[in-house]
Amino acid sequence: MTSRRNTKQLEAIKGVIDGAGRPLSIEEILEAASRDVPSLGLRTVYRTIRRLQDDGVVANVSVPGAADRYEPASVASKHHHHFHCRVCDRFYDVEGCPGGLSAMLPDGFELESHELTLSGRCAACA
Amino acid sequence: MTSRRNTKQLEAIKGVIDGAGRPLSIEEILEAASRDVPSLGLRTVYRTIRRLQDDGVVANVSVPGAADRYEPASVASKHHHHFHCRVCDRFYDVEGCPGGLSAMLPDGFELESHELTLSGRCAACA
DNA sequence: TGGCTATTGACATCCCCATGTCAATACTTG
DNA sequence: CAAGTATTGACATGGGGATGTCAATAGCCA
Repeated sequence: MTSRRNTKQLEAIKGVIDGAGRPLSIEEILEAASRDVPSLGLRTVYRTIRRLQDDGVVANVSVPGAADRYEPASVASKHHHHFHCRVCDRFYDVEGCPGGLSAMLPDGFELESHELTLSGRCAACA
Repeated sequence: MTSRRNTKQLEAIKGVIDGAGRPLSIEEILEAASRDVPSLGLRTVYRTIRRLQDDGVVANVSVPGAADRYEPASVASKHHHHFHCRVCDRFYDVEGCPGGLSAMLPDGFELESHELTLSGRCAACA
């Protein structure tokens, strides 16, 4: 049987995602986790993220015109949306949801999900 | 002085975008405009779209996890959102907008714009 | 109509993001 | 501790979308 080993890299990456409080890009994860494991390589970040996704621990956030971001599955499971800062290019979680969206649909269309991305400048950049 | 020439390709592409009633991908534009101009090449579609964007005639619709779509600037200027059919991969315009989004923002964040993408199955695919 | 030149389109190239490869390394269990 | 194997990371490769190139073509104007 195959088993999962507990490596510094895995711990560092999980820790970064859990502690970020906002969805991170692959590059952001690499940068932050490199503080714990300086030798960390980009390839390992991709592989580990994929593994965490398969294990249902991490979820991807797909955003318009940019590479995916990643956040803990526990956060993703609570319906929410995101804010994109045009200055620092970071994504943030925002709570709440307008709702009542199915009223916007033409006849015969079936709504399964929706994505809302707010854009502007974050508190640090404003 | 340089000037713009009026070619069949340009007319065909403009006609397709204006007549579509929904945002089109580059491939969709190529396919539809090829009926008017069978020799049409992908390179020309890219170039023409770029030109129409620069002229303010066409606007791009950036969507999560997919290549941009394009719609007439006159349509884009009327605030609206889009629906993505997971089956046929087409995008549709939807009217209306939830509004009240700035209430969702954390303190200090400045909202400049927002994008809402509904997903599901369109009438033809449901 | 003829000539000038913008436009076209086949082809190659670039870019970004992501994944395949594989020898070296470092968990884990006996 | 020692052996077995999952993991790592430098490197190369893949793939989709978009752009550069340039000879051939086709608008436009005199």
